[in-house]
Amino acid sequence: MSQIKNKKKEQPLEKAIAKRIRAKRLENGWTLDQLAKTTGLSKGYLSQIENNDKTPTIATLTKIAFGLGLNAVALMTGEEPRPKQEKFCLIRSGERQAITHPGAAPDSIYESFSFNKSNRIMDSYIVTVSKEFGPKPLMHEGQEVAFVLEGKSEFYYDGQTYILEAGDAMYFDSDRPHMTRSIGKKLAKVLVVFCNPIHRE
Amino acid sequence: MSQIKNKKKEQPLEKAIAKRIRAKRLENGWTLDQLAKTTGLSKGYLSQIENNDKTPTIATLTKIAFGLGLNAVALMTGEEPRPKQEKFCLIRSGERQAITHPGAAPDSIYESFSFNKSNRIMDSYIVTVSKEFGPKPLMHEGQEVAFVLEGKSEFYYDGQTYILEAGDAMYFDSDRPHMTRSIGKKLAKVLVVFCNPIHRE
DNA sequence: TTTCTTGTTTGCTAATAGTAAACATATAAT
DNA sequence: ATTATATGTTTACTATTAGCAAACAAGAAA
Repeated sequence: MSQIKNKKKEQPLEKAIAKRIRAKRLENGWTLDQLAKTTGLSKGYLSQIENNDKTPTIATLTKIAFGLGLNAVALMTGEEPRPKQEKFCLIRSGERQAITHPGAAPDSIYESFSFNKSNRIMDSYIVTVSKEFGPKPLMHEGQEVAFVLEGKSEFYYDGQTYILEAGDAMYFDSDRPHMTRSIGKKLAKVLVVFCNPIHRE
Repeated sequence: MSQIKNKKKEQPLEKAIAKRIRAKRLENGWTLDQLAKTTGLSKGYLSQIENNDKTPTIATLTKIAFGLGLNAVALMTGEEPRPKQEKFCLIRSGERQAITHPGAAPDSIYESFSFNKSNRIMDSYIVTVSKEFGPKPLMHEGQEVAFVLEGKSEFYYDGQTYILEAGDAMYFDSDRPHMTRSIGKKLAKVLVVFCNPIHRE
């Protein structure tokens, strides 16, 4: 043998890129030959890249991405552009849908706006807050804006409690324990807008 | 000359990466020698990379990133991790601040919640909607959730108009022309939550 | 059976990654 | 003033490998 066979690339980012290239090609239903044509690279070399035997230069990676209909950063980060979406969505006052919210207090009522817009990055609902805290605090990814529409409530956030009245607003990271309950005769209503930037739908 | 001098790299991503490496090094107040020590690469080579004379492999780029206290994707995308932020912010009903909103109708009132949370990805305010449309429609990046708190209003969005009442909610991309005005005796109030995922503060 | 399709592997040459050291310039020390 | 030090740039080089054409391998189709 005149040349020692190169080792597989071990580095995580290199491996991830290789994997993404193959995934995207297969998603397009393309053969290596077809990708070779769109990229101007050889079929054999593309096979080696996908199998992690070789790593392309950044310049070549850009060619591959372009040939796959992406930009290079998308291949590196695993994020890709999304198709064109509906621009506007209106939910009338009577069109809110009652939803169940796992982990919330059993008798609180969640009315979702259920915006019909799949590229949305925010969700929104109105909570009619029950008298008692739920079984345990909520905790999850994302950030929330909460606006008290009416009533008086107690809000628990990560070891602290706050008494809230209509017109008060909060902004918090949802990854700390939080829950709420109404105080007084009248149940409180809170408008919540939730955004999880990591979870791209 | 026994060897032709290599040309400067022309490819946009390569140039951007080179620029980011130097920017980050200078931001840290480091010399090339110091970066050479943290990366295990030669000073001369780092100079060539920063000056766009040479492009590192992905494996080497990962070393540089690590030496700069980043991950490789951050160097490629220009985004970097942000410091730990405040988790919770509460704005009382009376603490909203009147703000000016460029391009809006002159006598509409914007009350911002002014959440003191620099890693926030949403902004929120309450608009008291004027009787007349503004000089021209608004149009900008991002997405908005708008909830009508009270009153009756007309909303214009990209060639369409909608009559809105208390309890109605909208979700729309802000990059189409939009504006609103009150109808009837009483001025409408709208709670707006705005999110621009591209603009990372 | 032979031919075609698809992906993998081989052996190679040209290109260049990455180096040590020389060079260049500015600043500090003597 | 001269010399030493610090910092970044450039040069010439060697080892490595990017990327290729072509051969190989296996499965599917004719």
